[in-house]
Amino acid sequence: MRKTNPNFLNGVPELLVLQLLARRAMYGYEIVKAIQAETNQTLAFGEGCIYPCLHYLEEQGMVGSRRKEIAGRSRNYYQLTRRGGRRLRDLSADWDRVNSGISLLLRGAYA
Amino acid sequence: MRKTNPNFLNGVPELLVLQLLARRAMYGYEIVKAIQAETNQTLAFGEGCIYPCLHYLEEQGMVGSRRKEIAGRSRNYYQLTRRGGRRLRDLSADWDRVNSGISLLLRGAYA
DNA sequence: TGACATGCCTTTCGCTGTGAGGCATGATGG
DNA sequence: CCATCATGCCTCACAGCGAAAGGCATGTCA
Repeated sequence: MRKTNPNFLNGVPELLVLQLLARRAMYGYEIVKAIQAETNQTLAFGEGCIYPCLHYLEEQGMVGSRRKEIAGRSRNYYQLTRRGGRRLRDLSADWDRVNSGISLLLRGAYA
Repeated sequence: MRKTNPNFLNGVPELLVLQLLARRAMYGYEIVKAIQAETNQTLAFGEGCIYPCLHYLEEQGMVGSRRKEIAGRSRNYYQLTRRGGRRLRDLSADWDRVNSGISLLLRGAYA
């Protein structure tokens, strides 16, 4: 049903972006590439997904941003806020729950 | 962003339905309840999700169906086809890949 | 009798990722 | 020297899919 990315994705971009920013400040394009690299090419969210996600997170006060001029290029660095940190913990917990729920059924306790 | 179910869900219903039917033939309403029960209430897909999913799977030849009259009620039992079995294996593999990809990033190999 | 569970189904709605595009700069290479 | 590609930002139209709600019928139980 999904062609490019393997399915099962919903809210995942938000989780991954927050996690990356928890490590260090990054800019949009860098995040797009980092997700591909660090998931072993498993996931590949386009810029049309990541940029709106970043704007949304900033609007919600989960991240802040700072413009920087580097090598003639304008980069928008985002860093996690305290609020974003809490959100990250919540989303992580959600992911764990969902994941273990699905594992439960797949492993077939009632099989 | 998602209110009722915790997020991260996409294509999951299809996977879970196939997995349940791999164990034994079941009918729609039963599947809805089974998903809630076997995921420890973590997941709860409504009938408006599961029924269309079943119809879609049948249309694709992943499952077959048989009407049965039981206790004055008409039940539509679905059973997995060979094709559905293959699909289940594929989806399972996809899920594992996505899951491990996300884990990779979350655990922060590059942290 | 009136509410609730079972059992089937559909329709409307909204979220969110995809894909394609627009814009500008710098590097690369034929 | 010019074209193409990577970087870097962004937006919009589209489509898939799950949520919520409702419709309909039967049986049960207070």
